[in-house]
Amino acid sequence: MTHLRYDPQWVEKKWQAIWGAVNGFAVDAVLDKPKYYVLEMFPYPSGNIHMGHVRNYSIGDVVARCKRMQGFNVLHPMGWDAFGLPAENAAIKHRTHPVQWTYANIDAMRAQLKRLGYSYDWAREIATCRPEYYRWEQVFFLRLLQKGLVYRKKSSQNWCPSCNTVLANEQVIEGLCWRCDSRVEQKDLEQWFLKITAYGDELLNDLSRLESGWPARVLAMQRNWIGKSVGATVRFGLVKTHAEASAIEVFTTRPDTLFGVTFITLAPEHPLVESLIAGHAKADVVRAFVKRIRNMDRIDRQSDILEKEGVFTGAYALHPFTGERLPLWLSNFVLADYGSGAVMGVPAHDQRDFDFARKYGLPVRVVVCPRGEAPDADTMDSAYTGDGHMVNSGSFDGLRSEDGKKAVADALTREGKGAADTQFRLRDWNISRQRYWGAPIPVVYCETCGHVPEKEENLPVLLPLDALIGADGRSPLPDTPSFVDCVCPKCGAPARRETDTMDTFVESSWYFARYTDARNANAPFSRDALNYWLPVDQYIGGVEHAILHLLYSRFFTRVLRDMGFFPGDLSEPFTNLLTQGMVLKDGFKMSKSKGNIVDPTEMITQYGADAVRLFCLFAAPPERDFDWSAAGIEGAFRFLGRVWRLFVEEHARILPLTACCATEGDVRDEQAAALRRKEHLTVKKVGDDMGERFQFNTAIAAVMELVNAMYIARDTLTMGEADRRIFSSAMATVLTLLSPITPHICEELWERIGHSTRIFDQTWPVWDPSATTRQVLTVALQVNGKLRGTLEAPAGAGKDVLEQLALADASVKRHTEGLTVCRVVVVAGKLVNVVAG
RNA sequence: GCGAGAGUGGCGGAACUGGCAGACGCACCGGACUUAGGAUCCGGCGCCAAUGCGGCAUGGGGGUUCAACUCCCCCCUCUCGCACCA
Repeated sequence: MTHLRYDPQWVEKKWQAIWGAVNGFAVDAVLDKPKYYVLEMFPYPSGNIHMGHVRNYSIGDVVARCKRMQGFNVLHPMGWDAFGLPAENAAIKHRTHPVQWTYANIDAMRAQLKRLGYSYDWAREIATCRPEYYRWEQVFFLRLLQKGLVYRKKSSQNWCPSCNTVLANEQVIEGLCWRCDSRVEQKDLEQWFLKITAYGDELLNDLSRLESGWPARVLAMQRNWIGKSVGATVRFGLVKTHAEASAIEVFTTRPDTLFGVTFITLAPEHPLVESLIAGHAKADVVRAFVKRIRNMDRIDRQSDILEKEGVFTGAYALHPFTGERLPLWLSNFVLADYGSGAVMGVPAHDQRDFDFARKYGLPVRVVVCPRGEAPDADTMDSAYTGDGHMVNSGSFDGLRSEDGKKAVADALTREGKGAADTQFRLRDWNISRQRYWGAPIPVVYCETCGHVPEKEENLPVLLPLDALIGADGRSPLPDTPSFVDCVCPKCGAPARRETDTMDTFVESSWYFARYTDARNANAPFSRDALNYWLPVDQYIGGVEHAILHLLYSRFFTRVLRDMGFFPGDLSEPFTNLLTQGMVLKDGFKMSKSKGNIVDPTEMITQYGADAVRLFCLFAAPPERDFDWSAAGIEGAFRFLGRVWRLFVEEHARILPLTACCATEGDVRDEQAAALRRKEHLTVKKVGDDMGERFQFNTAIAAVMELVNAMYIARDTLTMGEADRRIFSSAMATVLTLLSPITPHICEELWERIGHSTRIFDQTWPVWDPSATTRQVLTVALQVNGKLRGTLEAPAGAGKDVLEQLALADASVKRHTEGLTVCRVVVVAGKLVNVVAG
């Protein structure tokens, strides 16, 4: 027999060739079995697979292979999130074209994935930069435009000076660009927006339906991001007559504190500022303040240590109920882009307002009392922000906060001075990017007709591949006449094509649906395929996408549903979400600058893909970070060698059996019974851990235990025909259970055992409870809850018998000496606790 | 500050519904086989005490219970996310 030593290079090359020759992991075309759609977040084709990818895809592959063996028709696809800025940067750096760089990277990374033996249906591979893909996105865009869910708006936008493009709010992390960490600037631009806020309520409310399948952390982050606040809008009439407005609006979550308002504060950017200060003696002071605050760095301005400061405008507003004059201030802690950009100052019941009032000597008025005692406005040293009952609030006195909120809002509505209202933190999604390497936005600009949608039959609007990116990194599209020059779809006059491209997050918002029918040339997907495959049963990826990608995908799913592309009952794209932890090295995230990168390819070359996969899954539970260690991968490799050796050394006695096929009749002695018992218990544990709980580390540990038991059994069994059946069954079980994790070695040994089928096509073994029962059980003996010994007792022994045996035990006797036994707790088959005092 | 999660041997981690804490692996120590071993196999391995008995241990403190890593209350530490959102 060849290859007595475990040589992963040889084994893996052999099996990858076999799988590759026939697209060995194609999905069953007949859609009659129950389906299971497992998806890993597709990679950006940067050129290299890193260890984080390996962990992500290894988890997905185990789930895919395991579910397939358990009888599901499994969809397990892979593709490339191929548009994006790195391609442009690389093109400039290497004097190539993004399209060449991208496709070369895809080829390289696909080869790396194939070396890892993942069971993807490669016939469904997609790359979002292909016209066959993005043309459907352009169709969606036009339909969204029709529905009024896309619109153009000029406003202050996040601008990354390094990427030369705008960014969505979600893409600004602590004031920095999500990609390149440059400081984000503000720039007034007219851009295309997707109306994600129209789905704010639904996106928020439906999170509760994901509670059983998504990590609480991700749900919390999404809730936080959407940021719904319920309260009321209040209109304060302006004292002076101003040309632009007669009232100023504020939003509050605490209408019950309306009578505690002692001032109004506006953001420096508030549009009414100039008209409010017109004619005011100190108008210049106010203008200087506005200028200073507006020029502050965005990060500094949002810093939590920033001192609250403000300036009085000289103008007053009127309280809607009392008619009291309230001074109008500007301050640096009011955000222009939330609510109406103005807040009512209630110092007694809001800490910021309190700090502000104390600093500038503004009055403090208590209007909500915690049970019984009223805080003293003069001596209180912080705001009382809790609930209570209303005081000093006219006819509302005595109402509890909850009722007060509603009563005040109702009164505002009655008197036309406001209404109950809801605010979201979520902003509409700016999808315009001033970049080249993205999907063109299918709109043209006509002098007479304005912005006109391209006709659907003219799609795709192709991204020109002959455009060259200049050294300055700016998009070449505006300077590419073949792209820009076109005719107006409406009037036929010469027109200019939109040169902004779409945010690449648009592509990743619907790719999971394209996989269901990836080669469809007539439609983005067929209804039958969607009905069968969606939603994704298990989605796996990094937590860094908790807001951006997952929120956009949830939004897109609803939009496509409401436009009739998706089934009407489909709202959530991903039923279950697993966010895997990071792979660290020496306690830190792997990075070029730290120089602590472990290259998967090197590890595969040294230990084989099976060992790399095994270690990634064994080192820690999937959600947790784990530290890559040289010793750890050695250990994984050693275990596979141990399995290999067990097979090779016992080869002559191993029969071509399948898992769990030895029977009760094959059991000759206790050694054989023990091995068979271990085998079936392992099948039970691995099935639960791998298929239900996704605890691969404990599943692997269980298989290791079975292998250890087999090493003992081969010396204790007499290895007659019956024993061989027991032993061979256990061997088949080891290989079958391990095959989703380390498929190459398992296929090889399966074949060497004498099977002509693939282990990939084996059905998951079924454990037999009767094989796991024991005649004699070990029972723990406790005295007052402390372990004092163990006892071998017949399995059927009753409580009385166990109690008698326990009390007769020498160790128990010793520890109860001089004490009175007052109670004996017996847990059948497990433990006896003698309570004595 | 708000939200989520974590805290168990030298290390990664087990213990799923309260029932023998430390499975499995790494590291380490000892032995076997060897010209050799960084291969392989066997054994040991929480801490204190040690001949045995035993005592102490799951971040700290309380509580419930016959029994607590697990449930309840208080506190500490760490990680991640959000953060002047009115």
